[in-house]
Formats: sequence, structure tokens, C-alpha cells
Amino acid sequence: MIESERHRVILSAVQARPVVTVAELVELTDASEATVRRDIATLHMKKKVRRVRGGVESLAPPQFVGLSGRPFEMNATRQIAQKRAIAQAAVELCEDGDPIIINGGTTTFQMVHPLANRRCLVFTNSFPIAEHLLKQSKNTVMLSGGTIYREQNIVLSPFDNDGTRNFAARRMFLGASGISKLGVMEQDPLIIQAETKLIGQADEVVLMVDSTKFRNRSSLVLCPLERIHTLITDDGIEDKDAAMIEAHGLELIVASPGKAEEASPAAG
Amino acid sequence: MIESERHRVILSAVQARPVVTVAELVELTDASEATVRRDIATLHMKKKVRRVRGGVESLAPPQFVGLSGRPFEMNATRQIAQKRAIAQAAVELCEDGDPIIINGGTTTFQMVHPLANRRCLVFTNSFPIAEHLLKQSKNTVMLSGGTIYREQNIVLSPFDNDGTRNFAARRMFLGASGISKLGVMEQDPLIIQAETKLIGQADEVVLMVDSTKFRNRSSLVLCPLERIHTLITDDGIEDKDAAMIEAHGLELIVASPGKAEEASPAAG
DNA sequence: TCGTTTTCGATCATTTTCAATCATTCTGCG
DNA sequence: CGCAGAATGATTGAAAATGATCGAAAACGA
Repeated sequence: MIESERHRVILSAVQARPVVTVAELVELTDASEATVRRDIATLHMKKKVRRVRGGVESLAPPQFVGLSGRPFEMNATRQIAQKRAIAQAAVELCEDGDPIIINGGTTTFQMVHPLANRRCLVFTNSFPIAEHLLKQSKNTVMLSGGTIYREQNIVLSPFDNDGTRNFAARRMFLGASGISKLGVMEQDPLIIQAETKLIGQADEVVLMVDSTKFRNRSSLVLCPLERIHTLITDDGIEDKDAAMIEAHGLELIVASPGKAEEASPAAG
Repeated sequence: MIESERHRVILSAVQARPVVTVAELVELTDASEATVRRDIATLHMKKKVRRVRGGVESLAPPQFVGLSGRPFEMNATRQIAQKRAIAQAAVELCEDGDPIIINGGTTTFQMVHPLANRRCLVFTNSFPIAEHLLKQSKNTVMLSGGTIYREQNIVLSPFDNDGTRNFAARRMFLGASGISKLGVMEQDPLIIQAETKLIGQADEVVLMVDSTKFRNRSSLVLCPLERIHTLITDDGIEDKDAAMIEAHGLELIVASPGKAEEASPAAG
């Protein structure tokens, strides 16, 4: 990755989140720590970001919170390391050229960073995801039509003809507010409606939930577990939950925060 | 591959994505590294692209990349004062609660400012307009579905079911790249396609063109003048053009840049 | 307070990228 | 056919960027 490309990634990262660590940028840019530090120094000179000990922070804070206000921002920072690892694992399932659906959500939003260098065909109902991918990546972006709901940060149409039916994806990625043997659970009826529209348009459905979601209960069941093909979570998952998932025939991927793409044998 | 051919490839490559490396261009053009470098140097001289170490990057990324740091680089657009005045007059036609359609364009984009404290129901195919209204106003925003075209800044679907047909507006606002007695003219086929979809969904069509557009000729005719109900332009319009407009039965509104805010003329 | 851990800056070897040069190929023309 | 001029490709040394290492400084915990 060349210098100007890394600079874009860094700017993109600090726009999504107020502060980003050097280690995170090393993962995102696949460059060395020294190079990332030099990049940060350069961007700091150019007054594009503020350099702080341990990483960078954005000069003008809120960007993507602008839509609805705090909920997005606060949820986004909870379990952030886990969500980033999960999102990284999710993107690793994708290859350039793949048509994929990304449903709106704080976990799925984290996919925009590893997607920065990909060239996928992304269909989403999330305005922030579309905005970010549009401005910070080379992916082709498609957006569903309809009213933009500020609180949920999604675009949703009451009609069936919002473009969804014309998109056939290889995978659909979605988050959830809770999961149990009863199925995938959400809190907001609007989210349910949006997800229901999309869930039939992909060959394979990938559910992305951090391990705390196994302890969450919500009132609305989106679909039974059997409808999901792959579940990605973090290494905080308990054995009984893992067993339950595999008992339902789902492929389980456990992503460890901190070592997003590790494969070192006998590291010593 | 001949020189001009390679130049086109390079330009379209940086069009498609923000930054392209020399190695990638060698693959694309099937030329040697030395030749690609010479091409890049030439295009850099001609100010068509920016040369960076390792490759090339697009000249005007800030316009799309720069998030809400500044509203947009729309300030750089020509005839900005005229466009503002026209947009102001356009918004004065609207009342709170009105369902309106705003087609993408630099003139129509200026409507976002006077719309800031309105509460209309806005349907648009422009990503920047939707973004701005979402973040800076309390209007309800609806977006058409489809692929987001970066160059034109619009969302367009190849299908008919992009949500457009379900919206019935009181007025549709659109710009144009040229106007004459032959009709309303555009340059980009994609824009024609997008406007054609929308133009039938409103009771009244309002065309917003600054007076320089009467001297522009383009190859594509969107529709005859009779299809337009109201035309808003600035006070630079010549008498013969004004006469021509009224001869075709259009209501003509002339907005003066100097007194955009104070005026509530003609109405009382 | 002290010791530990993390982060940072500087240095240096290695790799990558660049510009200049020269040989080769292509093209038009007599 | 041969030649001139331009474009292209290959080579090479210089310049820049990168990554690893190491000691210093800062934050942290006890």
C-alpha cells in the first residue's frame, strides 16, 4: 500500500471513531509501526488529524453521529475491539468482485475499514455505511431506496419495490441485539422489517454478534438459527453457547481481538 | 497501446478509485514502467491528475472525500451567487409539509441551505443533498434506491422499481446544463435517465437554471419546454430569452442575487 | 517511591521508487 | 530500401520510503 493510500485509510478511520490507536492502524494499513507513526506525523503537520500519545484523534469530532445523535456513537464504542475483530473476520470471507449485502448496525459498520482496499459490490440499507464506503473505498456501492430513518440510521421503504429484489448477493452480513436457541433477536420493529427484506437475497447469511449478545434477550425474533449459515463472534463466547450454535448446524468463527490475522506457527 | 489510449485508461482508473499505483497501471496499459511514469508526468503537467509517490491520485478527491468539514466544495461552483438566489426563490415556493422532489445538481444543491429550517417531505436521487438535509435539517428525507454513481453524485437504478413510482410530489425541482426553445438539455445520459424517472411524479415541474445556461448547448434533450411549468433564473437573463420562455407558457421567476433574503416580491 | 510496560524517536540496513541514459522499435517519408 | 524522429523499453545509480532495532521518555501499577 502506498503512502497516499495509507493516509486515506487513516483519515477514514479517525472519521468513523474519535480516536484510533497505532496498533489498529498497523492492522488496517498492513504497514509497520514506524511507517504508521511517520504517516501520523505527516498528517499532523498537514493539520489533518491531531496526534496524541498512542494514536490519532480527529480534529473536528462528530461525523457519523450527525444522523441521529448519540446512540450510534455510544453503541459503536461498546465492545469496539471485539466488533473490529469480528468485522475483520467477516471481510476475510469476501473476495474482490463478490456481491455482498451489509445490513445496517454498529458491528457491521466496522466492516468499512477492512473493506477500504477491496473492490466488492456492496448493497446496504445503512446510510453511514454507504457514505463511508463511497468516500473512503473503491467498492461499488448500492443503496436501498426509501425513507431515511435517523434514529436507526437505515433506509427503509414501506413498499416491496425498493431495489432489494433485484440484488442477488453471495453473502449477507447482519448484526443482532441478541441471540439464543430461539433464534436471532432484535428490539426495533423497523430493523426487523429491514432485515427481513434483505435476508432472502443472499446465498449465505452471516451473523455477526459479539459474545455479550448471548446474554441479551429481546422481544422480537427475526428468524430461527437455522436460517443462519455462519456465525462470527469473539473469543468471549462460552462453551455452552458455542455448543448450542454448532448443534444447530451453523459454522462458527471465533475472532480474537488483538490478533486479527494471525497465522504464526510456533511463534515461540 | 497508443499514448492517448493509455492516458484515457489512466484517467478512468483514477476516476474509478481515488489512488492507483504504477504497478497497477502497468498491468492495465500493458506498457512498461518507464512509459507509465512518463504518462503520469504528462498528465500531471496538464493538471489532469496528481502525481504521488508510488502512483497517481485523483485531483479533486476532497470534494467527495471531505466529510462534513465544510458543507461541500460547492462553493467552488460557478455562478454561486446566482444559484443561491435561484435556490432561495425555489424554496419559497414550498410550504411545510409539502412533498417535493429535488433532482441532483449543483443548482438544486443550493436549496439545502434555505431548506434548513423547513419541514418538508423531500425525495431526492442525490446523495449529497440527502446527506446534507439529514445532518443539517429536520426535513423528512427519502432516497431513491440503486447504485451510487460517484462522478454524478446520484443514486440510480437500472430497474423501474426504485421507489420513485410510489412518491407523488407537489413539485419537482431540477437543474439543467442548457436550455433553448428545443427544450431542456443535459450532457450526461445517466442524468437524463435519472431525471426522466422523476419528472412524471410531480404535479408541477420547476426548472432552475442560471442565465448563462441559455447560451449553453448540449447534445441530449431531456424534454420540451412545455413539460416545464415554472422556470427560475437570475436577473442576467436577456429579454429575448424571457420572451421565449413566456411564449411557451412557462411561469418565469427572476431571482436577484443581491436581495435573495429580503424579498417576498410579487406575492403580495 | 520503584520497577514494569508501553510508546516514542533516532538510527541503519533493506527495499522500493524515481529520473536519467541509452538501445531498440515503430512510423512516416523520400 | 534507408533514414530521421519519435516513442518505447531496459538499465542503472540516486533518492526516498520502509521496517527493524534499540535506548529514552512517558504512563502505569504496586
